[in-house]
Amino acid sequence: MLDVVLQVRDEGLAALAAGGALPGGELEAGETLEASARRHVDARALGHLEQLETRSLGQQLVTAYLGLVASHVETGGDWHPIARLPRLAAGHREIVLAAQARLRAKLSYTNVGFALAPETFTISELRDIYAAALGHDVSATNLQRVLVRRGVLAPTGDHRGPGRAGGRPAALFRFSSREIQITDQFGFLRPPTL
Amino acid sequence: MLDVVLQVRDEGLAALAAGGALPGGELEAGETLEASARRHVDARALGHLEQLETRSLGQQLVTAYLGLVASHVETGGDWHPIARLPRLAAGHREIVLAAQARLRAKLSYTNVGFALAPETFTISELRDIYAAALGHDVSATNLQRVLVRRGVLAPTGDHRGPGRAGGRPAALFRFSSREIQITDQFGFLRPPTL
DNA sequence: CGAGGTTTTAGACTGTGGGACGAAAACTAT
DNA sequence: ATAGTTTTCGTCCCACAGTCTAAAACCTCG
Repeated sequence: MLDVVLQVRDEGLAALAAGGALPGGELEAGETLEASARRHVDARALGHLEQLETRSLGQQLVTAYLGLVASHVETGGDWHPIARLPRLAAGHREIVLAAQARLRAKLSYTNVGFALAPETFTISELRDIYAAALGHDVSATNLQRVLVRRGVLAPTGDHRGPGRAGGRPAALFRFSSREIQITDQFGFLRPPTL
Repeated sequence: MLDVVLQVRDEGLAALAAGGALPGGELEAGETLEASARRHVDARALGHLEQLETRSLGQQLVTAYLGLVASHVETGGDWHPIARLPRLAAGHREIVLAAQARLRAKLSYTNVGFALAPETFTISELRDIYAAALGHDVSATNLQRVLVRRGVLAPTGDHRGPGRAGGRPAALFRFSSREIQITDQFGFLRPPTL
């Protein structure tokens, strides 16, 4: 049982790892896989948890889980930007990269973003989170239009005063659901409209 | 270790199951997961194999694999259309449905189709395979246009004479690659073009 | 050999989703 | 007031996929 816990931090998307290994431990008797995954991390901080893959590392079978922590949550522990991971135990690096790939893919066809963002946020803040997780620039305009049209994002009605640099006050948004949902119709091969 | 083996047959998409249980068995010492998955089925017939998920069934952990068999391959065994599965052991039905969902999703953004189709085929034949796997009608025109533009399908140059009903001879196609590849750019949040 | 039926193929039209761009709005600081 | 910043709104445009229709190529039957 291993956990890959990801959070968007100042230095970009980062993973939790202490002593050159991902958090984890043995599965206890009668324990479900997901319960075990939660037991080995600070479960309160997790905004989302899902199974990644199972592989044989050395002599034992290891099931890896992907956990996401919202960017505003204060967390202790050793965070390492994914771009420059330290030396990790055998196989752990591949698992982290698989977790990153899974997150990047799901950001575009699900509402997983809710697990990376605070309860309410401005579009610019959300854009920064997406940009850090995806590793490339994201247009705030398009991000808002797409997510609102899909019903993933809803305005709260409130606004937040500008920072010290000035600028127009930004509208606050929230994710309409904090359960994971598929929001994209997968491009092609849709059922005929009838 | 359990295998969900799917094939498009006359009655539609069907799964292999004998005696109310999916094929499978214990993992042997020193054996990789994938090797074990192959050992429990007719590995020669498989056009594709990938890990599905791991869950605890009763007291033991079970890792399920999804295997695909091309529609023209002659196979023995107990095939059951997914639409009306018989009674299965606890949890097995959910695994079959997860396998079906995985296949349906991947058909639209990868080239997995190669694992369901023969070496060469007409667009109509491919459309029937996709329709059976997806569970709804598929437009042959769109299927051809999309897959050819993506480079997934390539014409062989040959044609196949019409059946007994007459009709224009159909051009033969093949999948340009028989390794699984992601062929869709996932709708939105693409990197900026620069 | 021609007429009608069948299947495949090709083309045009349309609608939608999303990328790019620019202008307007709302604020701060000088 | 003026300049600078950030957010927001609107427009243009392109690529992709769904729909429809017509043409092409073959069969069978009279």
